[in-house]
Amino acid sequence: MILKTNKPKYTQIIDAAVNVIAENGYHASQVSKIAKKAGVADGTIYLYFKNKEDILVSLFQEKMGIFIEKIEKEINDVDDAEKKLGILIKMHFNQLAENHDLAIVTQLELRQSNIALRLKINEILKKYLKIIDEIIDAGINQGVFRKELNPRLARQMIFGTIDEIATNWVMKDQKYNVVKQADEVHELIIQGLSSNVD
Amino acid sequence: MILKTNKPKYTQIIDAAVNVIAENGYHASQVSKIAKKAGVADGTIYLYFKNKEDILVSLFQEKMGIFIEKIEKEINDVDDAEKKLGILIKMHFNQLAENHDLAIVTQLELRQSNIALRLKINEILKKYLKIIDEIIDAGINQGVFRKELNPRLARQMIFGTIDEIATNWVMKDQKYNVVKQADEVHELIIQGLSSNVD
Amino acid sequence: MILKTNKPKYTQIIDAAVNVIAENGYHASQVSKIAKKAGVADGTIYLYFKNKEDILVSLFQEKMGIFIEKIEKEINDVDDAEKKLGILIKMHFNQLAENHDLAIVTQLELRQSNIALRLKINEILKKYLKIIDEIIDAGINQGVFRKELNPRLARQMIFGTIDEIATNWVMKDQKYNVVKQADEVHELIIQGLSSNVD
Amino acid sequence: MILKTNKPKYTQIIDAAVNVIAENGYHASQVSKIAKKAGVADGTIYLYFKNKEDILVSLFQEKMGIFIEKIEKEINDVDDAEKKLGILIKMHFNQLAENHDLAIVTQLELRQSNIALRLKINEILKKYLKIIDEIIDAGINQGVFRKELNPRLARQMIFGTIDEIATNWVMKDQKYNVVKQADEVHELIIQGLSSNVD
DNA sequence: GATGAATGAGGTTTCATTCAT
DNA sequence: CATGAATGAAACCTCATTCAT
Repeated sequence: MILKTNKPKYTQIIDAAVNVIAENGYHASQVSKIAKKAGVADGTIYLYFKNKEDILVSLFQEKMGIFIEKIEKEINDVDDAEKKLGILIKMHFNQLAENHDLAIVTQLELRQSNIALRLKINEILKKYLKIIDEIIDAGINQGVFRKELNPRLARQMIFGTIDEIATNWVMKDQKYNVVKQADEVHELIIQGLSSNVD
Repeated sequence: MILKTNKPKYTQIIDAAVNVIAENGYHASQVSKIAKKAGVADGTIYLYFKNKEDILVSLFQEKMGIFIEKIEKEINDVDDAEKKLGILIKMHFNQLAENHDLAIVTQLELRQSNIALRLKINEILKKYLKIIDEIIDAGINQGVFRKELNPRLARQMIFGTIDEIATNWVMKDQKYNVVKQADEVHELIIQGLSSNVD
Repeated sequence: MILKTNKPKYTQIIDAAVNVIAENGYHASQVSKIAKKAGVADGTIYLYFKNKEDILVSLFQEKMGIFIEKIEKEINDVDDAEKKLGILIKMHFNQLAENHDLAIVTQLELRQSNIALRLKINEILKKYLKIIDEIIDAGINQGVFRKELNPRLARQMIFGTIDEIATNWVMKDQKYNVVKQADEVHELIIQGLSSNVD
Repeated sequence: MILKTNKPKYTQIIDAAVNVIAENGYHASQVSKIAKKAGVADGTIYLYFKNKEDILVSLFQEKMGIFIEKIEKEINDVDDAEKKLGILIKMHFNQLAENHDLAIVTQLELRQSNIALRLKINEILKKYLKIIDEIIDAGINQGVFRKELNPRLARQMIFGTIDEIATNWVMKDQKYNVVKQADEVHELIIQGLSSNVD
């Protein structure tokens, strides 16, 4: 469906890209298809973006920006690192659940891109990873997380776990409620597997 | 008749594919390049594989088969679930560290493939995930892992953590020793972040 | 949107195809060769035709359309079925003789195509066969052709004869004047072999 | 079905070729398929035939040889040119009707071959065309055919008519009885369309 | 004579990007 | 600003033929 809204073309194109990629898959999302969905001519795309890769990088940047901003806002309202982490997990799942297409694009489709693009995406992701790093630091300082933690490994565990769970959920066509599992995931990350029968 | 025996040519081609993909990247790995590296004619590839995708699926199948077999062997020697998990993590990292090219191919390049291929790869991965599931089950039964664990989430945490760490390590050009961190990762998964100051 | 209008490019490509096929033969007529002769890029072909087969079907359709139109026009000017047939035969040969390349393409090269294409060509030919059928009907009604004629066999005789003569002429490199034989052929079809010494 | 008969391999291969081409079509009849059906190795084909084209030429030669021989035999028993022609037409249809696969191969599939092969086939056909020529000559000499006949055109009419009718019959999946129409076709060729109301 | 594994040339089509209007 | 027709590079796979055994 082509809608000629009064959104600036830049936003129109990015939203069209999300939609087209979610519906057709990364490799079947030609520039011409995105242009058509955005209601602009193929050539117009190149007035707003350097090239196709730039659309995707910008897409990720824009959406991730909003993603991060919302999470930061909520996290800043609490002091306890453990609670911060709980909020981050719940909001991570929540934002994906609220945007069906974006979930598909970020969890599945964009990962098919070439390594150059993936490195750029990783660059953008760093802001998010930094938030996780800060929570870990805070937790250690507050004494709720173990002093001996390797912060990098801890962050990779947190992100790896959340991301794997999100990806599995998208691959199952988002059929179950992943947000409801946030607390369990939180508990898992905080307590690990152990029954602590020391 | 195409038989996937351990004939030299079949193995030659798969090993060439690993090498070519690691060196040139997924999208720049033409069949002709693989054939050249394997020392066979382009057409010979098609005596052993249905099509290009089949090379990649077979590659993953063969290598993952060995990967799993070795891990299973070691794990069966111990009873304690926690130790089993420790072995799995160490061997996972170890096998990637021992095969530089294969690490690049499985952690980075093969993930750029289209969804059809990714689904086939996931199918193969299931055998590995099943081993993790069995460790979790054993741990719960032995009382070393919490009864309340959601086994699926636990498995996703374990795999997500290991995979994220492995991918980061490969993206950093395998510059540090990931095997040395196996114990720390194990501890992280078993104990979580918490300092347990309950 | 691809419109089969009389835009220059569409016609350019078809005419180039006739020329290239006549000169190089059906199997040696690559799309790139046709594009070059038409003075367009390879990809431009696909803005005007679905695929290579579509070039050939369109070629036959366009040329046969003109062929039929011209014959119909002349035939409509006379009433006598016998004369209609005479005109059809003369014009059939004449149009082939006027277009050296097209004669080669339709009589020799296009017949090497696969069955799918041949069926499409046959479909187009039906319009021409229908004209022959109408002449036969008219002739029977006018009493100049025998009442007992099997119209289908009669049509097959007419078309088979004309086509065989045309093909032989093309295979002899169009070295003699086939148009001059039109009257003889007409006589042959009307009177048969018989000397009528009943 | 692969039958290891004690027929010489040469004949085995030709019969397999007829069968394979009739079933799969000209372009889908690879040498390996013919070899398989003949129950020999691919390489064995090249002990009996120079190349693939040679199989097809030999096939046509062998089968046409039998075809012609039978017709000649019957024709020699009568003197009247008109009757000779009647026999030729009936036997032409009859031999095609008796060999379903061969009819498909000669009327449809072999015509998709390249021009080089078609020229060789025409060379073989000449023996058959010569028989027709002799009938025409005899008819003129006997006074049953018109003196003024152009013998070449007459031969092209006869062969073109018979061939067109045979081809149409094969394209209609040989669903009706073409042999029954032989007399009508004969009459058509002898008397033409005309009702002779001079 | 017979085998069949190996060879390697060759072509259709897609799609990101440009640029004249 | 916007258009969209035109560009042209690039690769998977088939199959007739060979030749060492």
